[in-house]
Amino acid sequence: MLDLKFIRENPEAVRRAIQVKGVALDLDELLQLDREVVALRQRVEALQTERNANAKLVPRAAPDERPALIQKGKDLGKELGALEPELRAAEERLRGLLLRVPNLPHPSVPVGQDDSENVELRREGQLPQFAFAPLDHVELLERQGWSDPERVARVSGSRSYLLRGDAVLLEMAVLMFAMDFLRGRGLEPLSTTALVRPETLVGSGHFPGGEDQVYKVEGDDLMLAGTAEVPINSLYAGEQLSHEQLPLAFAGLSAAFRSEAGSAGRDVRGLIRVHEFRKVEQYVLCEASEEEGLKWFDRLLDNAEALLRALELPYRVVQNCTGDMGAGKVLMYDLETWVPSEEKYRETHSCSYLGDWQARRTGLRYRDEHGKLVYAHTLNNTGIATPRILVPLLENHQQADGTIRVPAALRPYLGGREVLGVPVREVAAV
RNA sequence: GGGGGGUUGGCCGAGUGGUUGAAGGCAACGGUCUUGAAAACCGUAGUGGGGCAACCCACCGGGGGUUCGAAUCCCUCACCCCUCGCCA
Repeated sequence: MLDLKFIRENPEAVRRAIQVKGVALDLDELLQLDREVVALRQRVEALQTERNANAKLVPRAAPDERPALIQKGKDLGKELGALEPELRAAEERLRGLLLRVPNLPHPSVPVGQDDSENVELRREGQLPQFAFAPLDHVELLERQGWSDPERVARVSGSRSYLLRGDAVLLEMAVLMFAMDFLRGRGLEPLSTTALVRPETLVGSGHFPGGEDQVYKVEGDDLMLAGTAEVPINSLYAGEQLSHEQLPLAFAGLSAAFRSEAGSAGRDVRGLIRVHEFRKVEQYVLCEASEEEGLKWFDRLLDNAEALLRALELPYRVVQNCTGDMGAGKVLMYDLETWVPSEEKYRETHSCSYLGDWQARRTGLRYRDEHGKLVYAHTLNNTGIATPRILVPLLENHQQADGTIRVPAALRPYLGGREVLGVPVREVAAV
């Protein structure tokens, strides 16, 4: 959400953001409605002033003057009773529009329609050179007896997954490693539920607009968040923090649920796109300056890159264009990790700087050093998301015999083991 | 799931229908005093909105109602605490 005053004073900048981000919103409708709300409010307030003044006269009036004053109060009340709902409805409509106003993209963001116009910034790491035909992760898992796609589909439907045996240890190792690693870089570990109230999703910016991506819980007014960003963003909702409390930086572990409505047929095989997964999310609440925000952006990005390097995975850094970055974002980079079987980089991390757009929705304020109450800035980036990360991890580190080499960084979490799995393939004599 | 008690300003905490936007305390800020600091004393001070301004409006967990007038009365929802039962 942007400051209404800012929108009034900078309509052209906002109009441009709406346009380059491809948001369906009529700014003139919003501005018109805003003027109507102001006018209505002034009428209501004038009536309220009169009513309040009148009510104060009653107890001091002589008994014979009271009936007239009370009658006047009744009349004013009636008039107000008619006007107030009108004002409330107009305000609600205005807020509805306001929630859809996108944040202004940073000047460095390339203008584009969709992900095809994202810009690759750099590539890191060496692509693996296999002296054999590499297997894809589905094949590897099945041969090792680490998955059971048929059965789990019977239990949980499509886009579900199941791991068994050492693959479970690997998944836990990856999560533990990410938590430890981020803690070492100054983030506070946090474990949270995915079950959240609907207003938290408005706060994060997923609503309005993303309703069909979210699972709702029958019988309770609760939903299942697709990322710990949602509950963490709302943790301090409505509070007035002191600037000494900032920054707040978390490594948040949670389950994540996504309905994946609209992606039918995409990535139906394997572990890339599932309805329920686990994720360590980096989330930061910092002071309200772009300098501070961008500093954290670099830090969160570097954390994620360092994690991928430690896992010995090749990846590239992509800057998302205006059309692919989401309404609330000022700046967004994706990390895409190499998936040998697809001969492609696939998104495993997403780093975002939101300015005060989220905090304004959530009511996340702090007193700055001058005692002024301001909205904080927020950022988020993936730490590690599993099972998706297992796809490049298994595929890049597979060996000729179908076993998996364990990157050194993970070995402490796997009892020192350097290899997982048993030989499941003939190794061709060279 | 049953019963009881709560939710007031940054924090603690008064306040059961009429100058209460809200006593008091703490914290904060400005000043006096002091070589400096502390203490003491004086003063300022909630959030949001409208207006050039004087000033006005809203907000005492959320929503609704009663009333000329509600922090105060009623309904409802959420959350917190205690307690009984159940349970990983």
